[in-house]
Amino acid sequence: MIRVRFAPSPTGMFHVGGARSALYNWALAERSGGRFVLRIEDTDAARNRPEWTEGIISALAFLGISGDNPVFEGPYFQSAYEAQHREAAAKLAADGRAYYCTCTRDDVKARTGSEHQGYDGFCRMRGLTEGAMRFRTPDDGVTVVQDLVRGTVEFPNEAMEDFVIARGDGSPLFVLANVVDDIEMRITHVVRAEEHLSNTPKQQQLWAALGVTPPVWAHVPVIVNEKRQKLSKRRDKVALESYREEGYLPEAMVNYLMLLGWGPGDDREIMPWSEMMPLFRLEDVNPSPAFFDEKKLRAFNGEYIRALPLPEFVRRCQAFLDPAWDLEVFGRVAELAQTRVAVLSEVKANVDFLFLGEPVFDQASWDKAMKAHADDILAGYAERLETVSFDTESLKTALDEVGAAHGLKLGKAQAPVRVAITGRTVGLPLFESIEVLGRERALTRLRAARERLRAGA
RNA sequence: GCCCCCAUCGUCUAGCGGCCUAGGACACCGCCCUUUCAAGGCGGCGGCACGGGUUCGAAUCCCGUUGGGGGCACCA
Repeated sequence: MIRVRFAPSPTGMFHVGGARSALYNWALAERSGGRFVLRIEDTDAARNRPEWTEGIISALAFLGISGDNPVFEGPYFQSAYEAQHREAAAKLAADGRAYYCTCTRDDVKARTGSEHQGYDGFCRMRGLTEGAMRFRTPDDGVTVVQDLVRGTVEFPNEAMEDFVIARGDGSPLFVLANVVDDIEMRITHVVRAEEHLSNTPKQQQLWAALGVTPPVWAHVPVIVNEKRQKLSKRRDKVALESYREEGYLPEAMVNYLMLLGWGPGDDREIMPWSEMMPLFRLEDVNPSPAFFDEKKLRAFNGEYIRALPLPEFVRRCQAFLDPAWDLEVFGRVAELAQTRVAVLSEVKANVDFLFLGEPVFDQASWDKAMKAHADDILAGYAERLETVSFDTESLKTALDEVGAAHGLKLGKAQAPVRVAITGRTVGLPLFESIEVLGRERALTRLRAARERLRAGA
């Protein structure tokens, strides 16, 4: 049975790069009837915070990765396995595969004359019984890593220093803990980002030294920014949570992320998880870095939003609207908003005029629309609004006639009315909006706009 | 400095020796539809980094160059 793992450390907001790695692991586990193990690598007490762990779990759940599916196993916490890590270190030392070392960085630097040399093996034969523990690496030959994405990768052992696996106080380091946990959890495939490729020969040596056949490796490309650098939480917008807050749908997020480095093979891109998952193969993952293109994500999100059944769209908008607003009223224009937004957070500005005492006036819109015949149009239309039958067609005809009286086509005539009613030059279809607003409120707004105009706003 | 990875339109990709005068998607530009804006329809722009091989034939295989990127902690 294939057992994969996703092993994030809770040191910050959950990252879209992590999300994609998680998804690839999830797809592999689910399609093969295997298991997806979530392991929180919380052994760096100084940088860990409990809310980051919460964030990881809720972000994964947002993507559909949770204990609701029997494929999911965990979460396990690395800190709970320290005894095993220490035991492994002790075994390596007992087997002569590791030794104690008391050299400081400066000692090494002084001896080798370079800070790029790496450790020189000074303590190998000293038979020390305390200090940091170093793994004894081979001096020649190569370590061959078989990688499902990259093929055969060879690392000269000469370039691999005797690396530290446990601190002076005996506490294990990541490189050891990670391997011991993977062995403990019977992981068969390690699927992670390319940034770990350089660590892989060391880990493979550890697996072998611990007497276990190494797993199948697969290093997926990193996700980069527009400058083609690895996405960084310091300079790039990488938190999955921020996309969630903007109103990106999980379906769109999952779909887009899966396509960053992988494709189903045909010309289809918009594809639900249920169809994508069985098609996913690590062998098909593109080895080159992919740019995270929010424009394309937006396009995908728009597609998914438009594909939502109306009641579902309304339900999902709820979290992005003012809780005081009447959902019933929103429901009457929801369909019109649905084709006009790419992310859910944009819905609010499209419909707020229905719920506010007076619209939020956008100054640029006002300046643009309230020119030439604006007052005439507002006055004329207000007069018609007193008596016109309050349906879309009649409302439209009335404005068309008022506009014609001043030599304006409907496209021009609607502008001042739109701004008076909604505060903006762009928005939902005008006559439907007026219809839902109601006669009295519409009239009030036209009058208010005329006064504002007179006041020279 | 050392080790490693990568290289098809601006971007994400299809292509895994002949089906390629290189296909799709996003973006961009035009046209149509149209009460604004979207959505939708139609069309357009645009690419195999470079140089050597191998082969009857290379985007596809090999080598090199160049250019990007990742990693080199008693962090994870």
